[in-house]
Amino acid sequence: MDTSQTIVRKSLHHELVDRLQTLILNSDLKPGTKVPEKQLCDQFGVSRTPLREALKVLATFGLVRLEPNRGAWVTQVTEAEVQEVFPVLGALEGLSGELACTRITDAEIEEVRALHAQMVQSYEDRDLDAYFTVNQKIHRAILMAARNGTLTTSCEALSLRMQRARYLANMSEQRWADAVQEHEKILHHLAARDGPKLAQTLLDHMDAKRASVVKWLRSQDAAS
Amino acid sequence: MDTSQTIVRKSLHHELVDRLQTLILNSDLKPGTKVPEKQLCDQFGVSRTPLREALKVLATFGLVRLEPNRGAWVTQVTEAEVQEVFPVLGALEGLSGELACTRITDAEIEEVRALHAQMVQSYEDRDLDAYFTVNQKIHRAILMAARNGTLTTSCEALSLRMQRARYLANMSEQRWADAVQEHEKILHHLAARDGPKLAQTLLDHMDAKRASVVKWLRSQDAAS
DNA sequence: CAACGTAATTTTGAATTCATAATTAAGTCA
DNA sequence: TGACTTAATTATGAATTCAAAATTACGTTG
Repeated sequence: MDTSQTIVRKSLHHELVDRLQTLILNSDLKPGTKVPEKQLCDQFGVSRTPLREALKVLATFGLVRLEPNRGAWVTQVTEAEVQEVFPVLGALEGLSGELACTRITDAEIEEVRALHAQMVQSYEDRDLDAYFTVNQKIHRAILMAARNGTLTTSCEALSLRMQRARYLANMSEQRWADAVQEHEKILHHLAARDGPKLAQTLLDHMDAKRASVVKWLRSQDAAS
Repeated sequence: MDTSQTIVRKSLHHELVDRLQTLILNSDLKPGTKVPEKQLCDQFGVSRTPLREALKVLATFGLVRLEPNRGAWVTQVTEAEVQEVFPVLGALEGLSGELACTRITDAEIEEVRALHAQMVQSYEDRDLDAYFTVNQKIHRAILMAARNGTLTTSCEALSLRMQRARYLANMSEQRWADAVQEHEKILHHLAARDGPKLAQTLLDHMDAKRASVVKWLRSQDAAS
């Protein structure tokens, strides 16, 4: 069946899940604070019922924590969590690379190549925002090429948790240069359709990212 | 902080998530059928509000599908889903094996060894129910030894989706024998704390399971 | 004035109610 | 009879209401 024409009807609660997600990722709702249920209801012009449904869903994503009779609280990104999530994300991205190598089309490889060029340009321009946007697109493109919806969902759920807070925007000059180098290798192995090598590179890439984020988190803790 | 003393207060919606999960895993709610909202409310003695909250959560687990204005439907285990989920589960279990090798205590290895012996006994007794129960315990023990809560959550969410329907109870004599052999290897590598080999064995184990389940699903389709 | 206990207020969880959409049933006409 | 309308019924989604829990404010006493 062709689903391109089907009308996507979004339920209110689903819409709210998206909106709240955005608020949390943008730190409009600050980590460690209480989710202001009443205020959000007013803001979105909805009643508590659908909002609370959305909060229950967000709790399964780990973006909020529900305390019985005490409301919902925005979760914090802790070092422990980072140490946990990145290895899992590494394993999943590794798999995505492996699968992508067997399934990606030539046209898709060219798309990734184009994105990669954009990313390098953003790096040279020192445009961090653009860099992160394109960077995400590349990882996503590889994920799409893996043709595994479950893998996509799992990866994105975990990525979401790591996208909270703005620490991603904090990378040392050295780390940034290394990351670009790693991406060169990623593109190379993908173009060569070398699954095992791509998987290993993605895994290393994730571990380096983990180390970088942990370092930043610790410097933050020390500063506060 | 020691959390062993903290009182766990379970919210109604969380309790309902558990109950509904059980109903679906036991096929008390049949795949492809509509979730009888009203009936379940009567059965559990709750109103629609918390039940509907639970359904939204179950939808994120993929156990039900929400159709706007048409209610919740129990999802079916399709071959496509099995082909997707097992590779992801393989990658995650592989990681769990690798991590477990670095973190498991001698005492825990002995526990797994004991479980393994029980499992072999169940195999020899041809007690499928006991076999599956112990089998799950072994995988879970390795997962616990990995000391990664995120990994545990991710694995269990995916396992859940594969535990629907009773196809697990359908294994050829040959597959059963092979599975036991694979478990011998798993125990061996774990005891030797050989991470890479354990990871690979778990991955192969998952892939064999995938093939077995797919085969069974196809025979079911053919029969119907 | 600090610690405790009690009352008032607010917030939360869940039942109920209500508007709307979907489904079923009944009726109409070729 | 069978396809199409239209009306009646039912189910769904979301707002509202209500009881219970938690928090805050206040007063009391050592």
